[in-house]
Amino acid sequence: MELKVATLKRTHYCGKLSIKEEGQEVIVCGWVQRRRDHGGLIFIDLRDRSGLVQIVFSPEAGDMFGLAEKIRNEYVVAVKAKVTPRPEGTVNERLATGEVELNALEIQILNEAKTPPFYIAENVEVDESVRLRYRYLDLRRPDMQQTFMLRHKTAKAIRDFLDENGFLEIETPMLTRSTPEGARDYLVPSRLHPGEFFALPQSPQLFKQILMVAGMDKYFQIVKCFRDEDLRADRQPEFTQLDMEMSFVDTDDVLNLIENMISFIFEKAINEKVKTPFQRLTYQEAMDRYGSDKPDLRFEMELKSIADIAAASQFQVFTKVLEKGGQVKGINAVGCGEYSRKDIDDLTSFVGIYGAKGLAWMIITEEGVKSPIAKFFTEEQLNQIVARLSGKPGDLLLFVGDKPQVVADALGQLRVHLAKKLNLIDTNIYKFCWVVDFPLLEYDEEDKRYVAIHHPFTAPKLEDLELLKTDPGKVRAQAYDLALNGVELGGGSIRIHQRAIQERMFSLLGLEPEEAKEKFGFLLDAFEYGTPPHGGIAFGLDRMIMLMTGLDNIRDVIAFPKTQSATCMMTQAPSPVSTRQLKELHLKLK
RNA sequence: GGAGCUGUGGUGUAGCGGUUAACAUGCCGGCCUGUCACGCCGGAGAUCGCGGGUUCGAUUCCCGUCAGCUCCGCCA
Repeated sequence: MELKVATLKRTHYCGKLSIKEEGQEVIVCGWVQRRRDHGGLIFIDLRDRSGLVQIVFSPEAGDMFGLAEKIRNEYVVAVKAKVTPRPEGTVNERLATGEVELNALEIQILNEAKTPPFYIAENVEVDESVRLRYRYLDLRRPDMQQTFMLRHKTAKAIRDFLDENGFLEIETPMLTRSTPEGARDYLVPSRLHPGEFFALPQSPQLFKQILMVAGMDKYFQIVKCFRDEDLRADRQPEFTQLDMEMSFVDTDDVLNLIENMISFIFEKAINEKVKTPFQRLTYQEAMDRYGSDKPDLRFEMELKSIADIAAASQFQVFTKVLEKGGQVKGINAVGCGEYSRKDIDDLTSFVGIYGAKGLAWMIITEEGVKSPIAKFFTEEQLNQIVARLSGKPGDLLLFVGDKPQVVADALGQLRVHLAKKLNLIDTNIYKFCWVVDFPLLEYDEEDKRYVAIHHPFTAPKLEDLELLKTDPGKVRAQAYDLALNGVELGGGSIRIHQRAIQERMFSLLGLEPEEAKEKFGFLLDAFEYGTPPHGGIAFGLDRMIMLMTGLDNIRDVIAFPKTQSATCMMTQAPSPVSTRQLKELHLKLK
């Protein structure tokens, strides 16, 4: 075996060479994209993260020509060469460096490479499990490299902006205590404390609040968070958050700052001018009009209630739902009057996913409404319904009657589903919106208690404070979410900063004072030593990058993501450990 | 915990109750001095994810299982 030593030191990146370097001797290093061997003349496209450049070897080169003949894809080479303009008629306009080529003077093969399992190029169609197993090759592909350059730029823009605005980046522990509420924790057994465990943070929530008590005033952190829950296209067990907290602020202060930050980031990272201020919707309005607390505002198709009309009809499915406190709402699938029975059946099974027991429909024709349920409505009622949904001949009206949550989910999702199918979405625009005035609490039927919608540290709206005693479900929170194109980008709140109110919140959530003290005593204690009013927000950085790149899953913007079953295809983690390790950790497996 | 989709040379696909399992690309060898998805000629490469069943015969049909993906539940 020979030891390969690079004696050629890189002077230029491949993709940066141009006619400006004409006549210069340069040294480039990189991976062989492709070799085109014409027998008497060999071309090699050399790639590094900046791009490609063509290198020419002619037979006069002697030994070096022999070396060039041995070269295969993905070999790592260093080449000393002279930058020359390409001969007339051989300029490649599709290549950034296509005006020039490198005439090789010396080549060193720094490493050979096995034939990769897939071709290293943009838009290669390969099964994702193969890509993940050979992630180092996948990441070598130019589109992946672009993504991570953009990700870097974004993180830098965030740091630049927040630094400019007086924020300090402060690290919080990765080994911390398990929190009783919320997602499942990833646990880390303690060797020094038998039977005890650390938890990886689901978010640095409590630490950042305590940093406010500590007088840090403005904090941020780009930080990994962990949640041991099932995965989705936009959810990984280990993900990156932009976490922020500020003292002496109210909701408007936070929202204004974030709007400025977002426009700064989008401008720097993708040169996108974002319009501010962002539209603001109350939670109630978002649910009523879009059936979602993260509405996609790139298209209309709003949900309309027809409860008043349905209540007076003979259609018992709807009247019964309404008697039980449910809703009846509909959307207008404009121009879908031609849908077949099968098309509508497909839509029906689609809403079934979200718990809707059926999907009522009406097709508007020149002659009137065509629908299996038309007979339960008077002519007048049908006209009212059509008017309510701004229906025109050729439109298809779709209705769901059910519990409010089911109606919102089913129609909210159907709305997006149809918009994609009908191409109603302009994928080149970024539609941000704030959703505010979330309810503070939600009644959990299973546990027979209230649970916090955001988290237990969120402050109630002052004007709803009295309701905490009488009707907790009605209390609104000083909480806000930022939605972008139908995706939840981030969320935050003004926090509780007084011990008494925090204790009352815990007791509302069914936490015994003893338990509250045990789990959150350090926070309650801290609150007694001069805690400023404060609030903050956290963003999913991976999701933000996903939306900026226009990708449709979060794995493509994470260097080493997990599969849906939360494993790593490259390292084969998780894996069993030795009995010795287990013993040290005082663990016994069943 | 549940539903759906996918699984065939390295990669991407085709196929069919009985085939020598097809095509493209990649790979290997030969030829080739202006290509850039180079071209031409030749060659190697697949226990059709795994297990079971039905059948004279299964890559094909059925059941189970595993893996990947999408979704529901879950994700303060």
